[in-house]
Amino acid sequence: MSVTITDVAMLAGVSTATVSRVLSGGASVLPETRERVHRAVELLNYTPSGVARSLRSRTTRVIGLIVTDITNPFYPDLVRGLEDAVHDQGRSVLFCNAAENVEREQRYLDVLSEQRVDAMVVASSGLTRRWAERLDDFPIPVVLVNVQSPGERFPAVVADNQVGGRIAAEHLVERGYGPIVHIAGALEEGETSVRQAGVADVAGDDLLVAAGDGHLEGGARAMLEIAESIEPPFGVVAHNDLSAIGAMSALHQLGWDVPGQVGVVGFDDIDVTRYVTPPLTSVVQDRYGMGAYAAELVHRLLDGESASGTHLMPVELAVRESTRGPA
Amino acid sequence: MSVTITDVAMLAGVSTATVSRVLSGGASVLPETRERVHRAVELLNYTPSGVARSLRSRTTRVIGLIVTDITNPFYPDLVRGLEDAVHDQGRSVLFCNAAENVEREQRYLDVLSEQRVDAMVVASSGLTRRWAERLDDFPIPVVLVNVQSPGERFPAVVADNQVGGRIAAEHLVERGYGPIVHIAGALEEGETSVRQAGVADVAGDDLLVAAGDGHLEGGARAMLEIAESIEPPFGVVAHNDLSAIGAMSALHQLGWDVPGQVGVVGFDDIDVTRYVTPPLTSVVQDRYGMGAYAAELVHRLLDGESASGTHLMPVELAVRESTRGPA
DNA sequence: GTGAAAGCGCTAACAC
DNA sequence: GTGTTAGCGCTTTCAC
Repeated sequence: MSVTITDVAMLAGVSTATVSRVLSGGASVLPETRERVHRAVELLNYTPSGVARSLRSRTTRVIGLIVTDITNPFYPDLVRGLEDAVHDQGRSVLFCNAAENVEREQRYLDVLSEQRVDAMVVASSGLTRRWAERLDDFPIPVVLVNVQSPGERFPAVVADNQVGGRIAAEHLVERGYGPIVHIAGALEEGETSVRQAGVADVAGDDLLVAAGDGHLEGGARAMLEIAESIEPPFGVVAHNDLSAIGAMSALHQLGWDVPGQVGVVGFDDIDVTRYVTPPLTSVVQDRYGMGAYAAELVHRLLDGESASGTHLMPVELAVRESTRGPA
Repeated sequence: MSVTITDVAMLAGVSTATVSRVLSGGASVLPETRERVHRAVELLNYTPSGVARSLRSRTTRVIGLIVTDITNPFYPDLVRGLEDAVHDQGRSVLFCNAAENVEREQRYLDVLSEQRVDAMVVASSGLTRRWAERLDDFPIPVVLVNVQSPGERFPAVVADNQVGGRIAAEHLVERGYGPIVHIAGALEEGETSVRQAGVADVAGDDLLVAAGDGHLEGGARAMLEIAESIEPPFGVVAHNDLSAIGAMSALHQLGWDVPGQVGVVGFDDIDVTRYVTPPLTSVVQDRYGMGAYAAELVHRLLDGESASGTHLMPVELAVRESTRGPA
């Protein structure tokens, strides 16, 4: 791309300043001149250099995005929502998989600083915790998604997990599943307690809790453990879908029928909820919307508006076979 | 970030050229000077501007990536593999979801041109087809992933679909499922015929083919259609997992037992294969490896080496319940 | 309405 | 081994 604004200016018989004016749209240029410039651009197949533009204008129109792991089924939708919105703003996304690797996190923060991105979106609780001070020092807006900021230092977009826990538990009670069991996620994940708090809002002191790990195995283990102190019918709210599916396999192993004796609700509504037997009722988060909203916050901050605090996104229940009601 | 190389140079009592030399590593600088510069960098918390560097050095160390849709379960692993490898090269990824929207494709190509990315990776057959001439005119390397280039104009990384079709069919024959049925994908997807060719290598003239659409519904429809001209036992190779799952539900509806009377093999090995009943045997592609290999090709091309032609990635079979053998 | 000129922050010759 | 200098390709005053 060695054709520059100077080439266009010469061909059009104007100055580079005029070419710049035409291409930036706003300024007042004679229609005739404008036309000549456009023709020259066309003829030379000129593409302005974003690099030079960025150097001069001190803004890149690029947003940095750091995600824990795009392979985690939670993120593709979120990334899509963010990306769609960011591009609608005429900006682009510089993408980084943090991989929960401290060294790489540091490198990525360096990269985004060097590239002079206009703002950063972080969807990695580990990074947010480990690098809070450094993020504080960033001279650009930082927005968190699916992460609570320690001390609410940064604007954050998260699902309303407490309401999620609540509607899950309420649904089980309504359907006639007696006491409620909660299978928690891994302890270090911040949201565990919030979801659990929502469940507790409904179940009160009757709540039985066992610690899973957010995966199939932990869910199964927690279910087997808790099975020693309870008899059907009862309802299970798991911290996420994988835990719920693990719990269902444990229940199957115990000979307790789902949904005949036990009702199970998961969280996140990942694809497989539709394919397991029985299909799993789950709390749905609007992942695409969360990404899009994060982009919206970035836009506001870049416009000089404020957007602090934690923004809760609504959740809803996708009701399926696993909570059809006791036989 | 208003601290520049000049500030560092002044504080260290050297010229900007020396600072540049120290930071670039290579050139010969007195250890003592080097130390002074490093201290100044530290003290001022200096981060060099990638923008200025790119303008001067005419290279951004950024790779553009265009993906059809990150929401398609095929892509996250591929993106992860690409991203890991690209970052290991000290480069970054500028990310675009093409969304099979012509207007957006054009905008993305403009964006990547303006941002002066060093190379482009395209994982979108639509874009590759629609913009082949424009891609041809790009003054930078273009690498295709999971897409065949029309006329092999661009280096491409694709799974060895023919071998995939072959091992799927062979497996069914070995397990004792008689004649083979193939449920094809949507016609415009280039790989359909290649996978089918592999199946045909084994089944020969006995092959029955019905057209699906790559989704659940099409798979089910195709299966019902073909059921009129065949009786169990037989084997089914579907164009992808969703088609296979659709076919299984049709078979269930027909009262034909899987795997007791019919064996079914899918393609892609998406997550849900493990959760459907019965778990689905599927042809596995190394998606992560495909992304990583694409990055490797980019690296080679940027090094001035050649890397033309279509690079076939090995496939293998993940054997599960759906092909346990006829009862 | 348009042009001249300065300069964004860096690197790469070229001197010494 | 280090400094000086000239741009990279734009945008943006400031004139006219």
